[in-house]
Amino acid sequence: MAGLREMKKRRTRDQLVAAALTLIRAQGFDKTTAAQIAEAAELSPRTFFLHFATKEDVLLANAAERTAVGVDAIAARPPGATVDETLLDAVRRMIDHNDSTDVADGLAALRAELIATVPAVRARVAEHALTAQDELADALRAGYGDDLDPIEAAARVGAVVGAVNAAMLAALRLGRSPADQRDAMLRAAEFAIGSEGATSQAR
Amino acid sequence: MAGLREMKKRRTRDQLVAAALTLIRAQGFDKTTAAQIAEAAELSPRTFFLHFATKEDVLLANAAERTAVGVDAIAARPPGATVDETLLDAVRRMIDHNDSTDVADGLAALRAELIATVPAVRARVAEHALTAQDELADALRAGYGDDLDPIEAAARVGAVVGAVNAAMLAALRLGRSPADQRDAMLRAAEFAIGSEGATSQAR
DNA sequence: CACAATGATGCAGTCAATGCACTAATACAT
DNA sequence: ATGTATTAGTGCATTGACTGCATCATTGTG
Repeated sequence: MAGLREMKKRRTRDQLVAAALTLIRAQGFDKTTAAQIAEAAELSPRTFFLHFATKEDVLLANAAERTAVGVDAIAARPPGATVDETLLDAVRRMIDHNDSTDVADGLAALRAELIATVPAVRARVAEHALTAQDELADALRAGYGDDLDPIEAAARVGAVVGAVNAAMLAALRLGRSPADQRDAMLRAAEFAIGSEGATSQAR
Repeated sequence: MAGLREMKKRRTRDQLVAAALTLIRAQGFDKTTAAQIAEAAELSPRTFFLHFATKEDVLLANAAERTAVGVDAIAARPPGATVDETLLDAVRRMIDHNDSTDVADGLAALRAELIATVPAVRARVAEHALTAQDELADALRAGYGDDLDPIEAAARVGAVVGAVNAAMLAALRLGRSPADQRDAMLRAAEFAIGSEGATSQAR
């Protein structure tokens, strides 16, 4: 599993991320070219796009893993859990994961700033949110099967993710601290899901 | 207001959109270059980017106007309306606007297909949704002022927009008819806002 | 009728992103 | 151990999105 090959690949990827963050922080996103990042990481320009599909993706280095955390949480739900409980738990775990990775090393702060200032980053992050939504909705349907209409599953997940992201961006724009941002995200999740809970009980 | 200059500008813009849709339908999005679109519209390549910031933006030709419809609906809310009523009304008007413009001329169908197949389109549309959310949230705060926490306003709008968009994409992927897609979007909006209503009443 | 504002255009240039061919290191099977 | 298949990294060439700048022509204005 953890072969030497994969270790090295992971290492070069980490080098690219580290070099990218340093350069972007120093020069800004637009002024930093993919070639520069590769050069700073002592790698070929071509190699950058071997690891990241777009220049913006370097800011989503841990995003796939984070989505997997949510999907796994849904798959490993306790037997009697309702959809609401499962979804809230999954979102909480994703927020925790974000805290222990991106927030911890400052990636989250940089990304947040760029979301507000660079349209391309904003677009790529928003797109990723959509993809994550799809995966979460699929996981929900896999777990609850016929009890859950596909469109309803998508709408529920969309509401939660939309609320959490919007709260995060709003808190950011208001200059709130990372802790307050996190709090805003958690409250938004509970708020969005709480409402679904009411609907769910009405069935 | 409706000067000759603006008329002509609007006209060239419409030509670009028409040419783009024809070409994209025939060749696909990736195979169609901005230069080709301009040429088909009998305009200079440079002119394309005078009207659209990105190639994807041609698919969002009426998006700014649609957002304005929502913002205006919020601004023109009846005196006693609750936040929920106002928001639901705004979203309904936006869905109606989409029906009478993009759905009517087939733009919506093409866009929906491209969202599912072209990452760049997906990204740009998602980004636009974020921007629209910001404007709607600002309008809400302008109308309700101190009664509405900025983060809560953003979260509410994010939940509704997220739910509606997710429902639309899910309905699309399931091959539902435009009418069914519209129905799914309306139900998602009511669902997402209905939950907020519960929260609102609990205050 | 000047004069300011602005839409369309041409030109040159930057840079993201991709396809292809190639090397070298690693994994794997006999 | 040795041959063989993968695959990460690289170089090269190319396409095409997008921008800055300078210019021309048309329209709005006093």
